[in-house]
Amino acid sequence: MAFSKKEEFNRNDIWLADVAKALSHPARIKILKILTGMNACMCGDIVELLPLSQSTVSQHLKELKRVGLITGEIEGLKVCYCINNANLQKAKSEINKLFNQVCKC
Amino acid sequence: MAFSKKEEFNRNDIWLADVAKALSHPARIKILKILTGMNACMCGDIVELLPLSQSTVSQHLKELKRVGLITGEIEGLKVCYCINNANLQKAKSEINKLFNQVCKC
DNA sequence: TATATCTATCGTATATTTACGATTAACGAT
DNA sequence: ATCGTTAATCGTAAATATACGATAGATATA
Repeated sequence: MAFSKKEEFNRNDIWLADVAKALSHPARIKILKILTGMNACMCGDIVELLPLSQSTVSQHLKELKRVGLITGEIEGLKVCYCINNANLQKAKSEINKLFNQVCKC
Repeated sequence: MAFSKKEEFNRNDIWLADVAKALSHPARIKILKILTGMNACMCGDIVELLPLSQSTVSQHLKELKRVGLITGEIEGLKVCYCINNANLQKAKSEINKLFNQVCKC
């Protein structure tokens, strides 16, 4: 028990659920908004804008990177985090497709 | 430590994250699709369509009900689960708004 | 080379989620 | 009244998530 059964569902639903999971913490939603506003920015800047420690922010960034909603490239000492437009676009359209499928509106 | 800091974020982001959390398991995504296909159905029907036990499915239904994406009304012995179109519509539009804000597309 | 800065990772604690079987409560039918 | 059915809840176990401080590694700069 407590072994996840997620793998027994269909690929696309697993992927959708995974993207939703990445969005399931307000800190991560705020990080996306921050990155949009600043276009590109480093971890330290983000830490200053959130009520969380550096290590916690780093973990949230990792989660967003894991599903591909952001990228993080090393630039000397700093790491430049950016919105990944292509993947966000895909997420947007797939989530929209789900809602259209499921909701009469 | 490990005390959640979610409450320190803004109301709308907390709500968005909460909706995303409800969508963050493929079983719950599939449940939404099942309810759409059947328009209304009881817990037992859903259990038969998922690789999960009755009690686990009941928990997933509870989570979807918690954020208002579905309704569940007692009808004699059975419970009739339904898509909540109004709330799904709201979720759809708010999530769409987020993506439009965050993604250049 | 030494030092300061930046960020990922480690170790840790606690909370939450996922999953199950068993039980309970409510109802219908016999 | 008893029995079968349905679904929520309880108890439990394991996995995952959230959060922090401390540390390590990498790189600028003095």
